[in-house]
Amino acid sequence: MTESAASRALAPVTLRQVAAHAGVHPATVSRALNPETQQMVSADTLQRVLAAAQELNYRTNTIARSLRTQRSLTVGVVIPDITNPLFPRMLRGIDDALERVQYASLIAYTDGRDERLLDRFEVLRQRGVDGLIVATARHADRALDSLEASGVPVVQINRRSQNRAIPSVTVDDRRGAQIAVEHLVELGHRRIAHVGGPQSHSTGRARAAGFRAAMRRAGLEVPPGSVQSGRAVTIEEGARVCGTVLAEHPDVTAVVAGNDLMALGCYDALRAADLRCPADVSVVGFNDMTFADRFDPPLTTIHFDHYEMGHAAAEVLVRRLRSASPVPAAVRLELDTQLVLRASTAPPR
Amino acid sequence: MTESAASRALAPVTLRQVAAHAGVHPATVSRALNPETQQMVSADTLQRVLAAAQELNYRTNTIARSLRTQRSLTVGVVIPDITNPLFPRMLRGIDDALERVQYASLIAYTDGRDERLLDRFEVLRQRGVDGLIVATARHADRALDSLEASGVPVVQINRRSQNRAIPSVTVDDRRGAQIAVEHLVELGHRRIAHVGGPQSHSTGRARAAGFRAAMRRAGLEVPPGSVQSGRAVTIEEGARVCGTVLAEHPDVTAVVAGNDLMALGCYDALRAADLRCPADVSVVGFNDMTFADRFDPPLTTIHFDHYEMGHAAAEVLVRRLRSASPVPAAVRLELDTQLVLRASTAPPR
DNA sequence: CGCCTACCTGCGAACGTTTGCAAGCCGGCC
DNA sequence: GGCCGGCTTGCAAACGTTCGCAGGTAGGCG
Repeated sequence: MTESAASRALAPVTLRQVAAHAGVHPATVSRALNPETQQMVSADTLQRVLAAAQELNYRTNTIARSLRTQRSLTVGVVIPDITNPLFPRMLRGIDDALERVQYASLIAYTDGRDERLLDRFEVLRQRGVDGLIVATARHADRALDSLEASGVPVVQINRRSQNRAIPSVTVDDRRGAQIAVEHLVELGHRRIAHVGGPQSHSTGRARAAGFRAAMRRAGLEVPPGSVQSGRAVTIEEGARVCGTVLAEHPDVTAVVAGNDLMALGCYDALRAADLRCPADVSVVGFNDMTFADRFDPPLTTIHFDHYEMGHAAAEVLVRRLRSASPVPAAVRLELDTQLVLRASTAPPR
Repeated sequence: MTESAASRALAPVTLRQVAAHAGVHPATVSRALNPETQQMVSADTLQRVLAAAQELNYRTNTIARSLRTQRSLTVGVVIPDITNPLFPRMLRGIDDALERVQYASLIAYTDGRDERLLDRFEVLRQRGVDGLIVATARHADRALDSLEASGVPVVQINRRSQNRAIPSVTVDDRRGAQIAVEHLVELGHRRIAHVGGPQSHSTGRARAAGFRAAMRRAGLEVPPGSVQSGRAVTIEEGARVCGTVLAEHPDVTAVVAGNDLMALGCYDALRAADLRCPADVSVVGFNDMTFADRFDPPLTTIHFDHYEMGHAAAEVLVRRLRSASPVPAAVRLELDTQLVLRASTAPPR
């Protein structure tokens, strides 16, 4: 072993070397190793090539292949912030789906700063991503439109813009919020508030709409100020908005939060107002994020399958990447939700 | 706009096109755009090239560059499971450090199944990663040794193997466990147990060692069976091991858990034994993972900076990748720990 | 026995960069 | 005025694949 081999990475085996070893042309090796073209080569040489490749421990150089084929088998995943416990499972679902078809993912973070999207997109594009999964959609998302216009296939996940041409995998937010309200109504609550997320997000909108619809259906009033929305889906905003709502409507006995993080903020606001949950005020979250069952009190929330959401989105994207047809019918998947009963809700006093 | 342009990604601008536009040779454009070689080209043509690149909105094709330079500016990150709330912040620290130097990361999951490491490594290698950050090290890790032997620079994070030649960024686990014990002793506890992680992990070992050392220093006994270790760092294993410990030593008034997940398991075991935390038994965790402050009770735990750990590991790796010297002195960074006082610890009855 | 076809393989260019080498040009110095 | 050296640029080969094209061989059929 030479010194350089010991200290530096030993050069990987190339197609050419396998070809020499098997006594054939590199192109033949390429064909033999690619399932798509394998039937072009005779059984005899196929064996020889396979044996040679095995013996030399050949691995195809993805970079060279990508350059030649103009496809990187890589997709970009744009999320606001991996710290939000919603995303790890989603990412895992994405990667598992991608792994099955030899794709990989490159993650980019926007930190909720939407202007970062186009910036991060540029570097993803430079790295040759074949498509994009975007979890940062806003209702009127010009950036998303321009992505789509640039010709890179996009799939939206969790949230979606009003541009119906862009496929999306979301949950039935409207229905989820309805279920939350129905649960509270069933417990006997009548003065219910909504501490919602930003109305620039499809989730914030749909959940607020669902809340209103369910209240109406239950014959309950929604006085002004009992439905408010935060500027972000964070604990802090949940606390702030919940505080305002409580100030304006001290008589509410239950609140439907925009998501679990905001529900935690509600916990804080209630504590600050010397109210107990669920004894004085019930709280319902949305998402059933990791550890929702461990909070104090354990959070009653609207559950959906984060992993499945990621998995489905990745599958939609891959299908889109592989289909020759330029414009497949835009898919808009909506995952089911279900109520998870824990200890943050109880009958009103 | 032609139909194909509308339906497919419009072909990105190439170096050649910029060259034509600026009236120079492609090589000159390459030199002008690369900071390393920029001083080779005259101020005059530099301006022309820059203008042309700007005008055409040129982006360098990373794949082509990688093929030519044999460096992908990509590193692999191998973690057991992104669902463990320890990792998101760590990943973020890694990516932020990488982003500053134009690197990107590719994530791989082992799910604690160590045999997956080499398998996933193969695909990372195929994708041309320049180096690896590995969070799955075991005490005697043959796989890790073989990675290092294959010539791909590796940095260990969070855990480390006994192979001192491989750089690592970990926490001072020993000291952390000591601090935990000291805190409990100060509260007045004397019968303290340790519900530890696997002894095949450096973290499990060092924390157990720190526990023993601190007990000895405090003049306290460590009867057999009061220090046990689980097969994995999970809630379930925490519950199981804590159950056994409690059965053998019903008189313990405090337990130091191997990490926060195991601490949650301890909560479960205590509840199952009709014991209250901290009234009957105090619990200290390790890691201060997300939401540790939200548990019931809020978890007293040993804190360290997950983000910083990722950041530091990425910097070590990048430095290693950029240095020409084949074997830089192996760095073994150890981050500081500190006690975060919450509500899971209290004086013994 | 000859021709056509089908099957297999080789050839070489191309994907978009980077980089060693050489050439051209200009200025300065003897 | 000639030569030398430095600065700037162009040339062309490479990085490791894939793929259109063509050629060669063998087999079948008339």
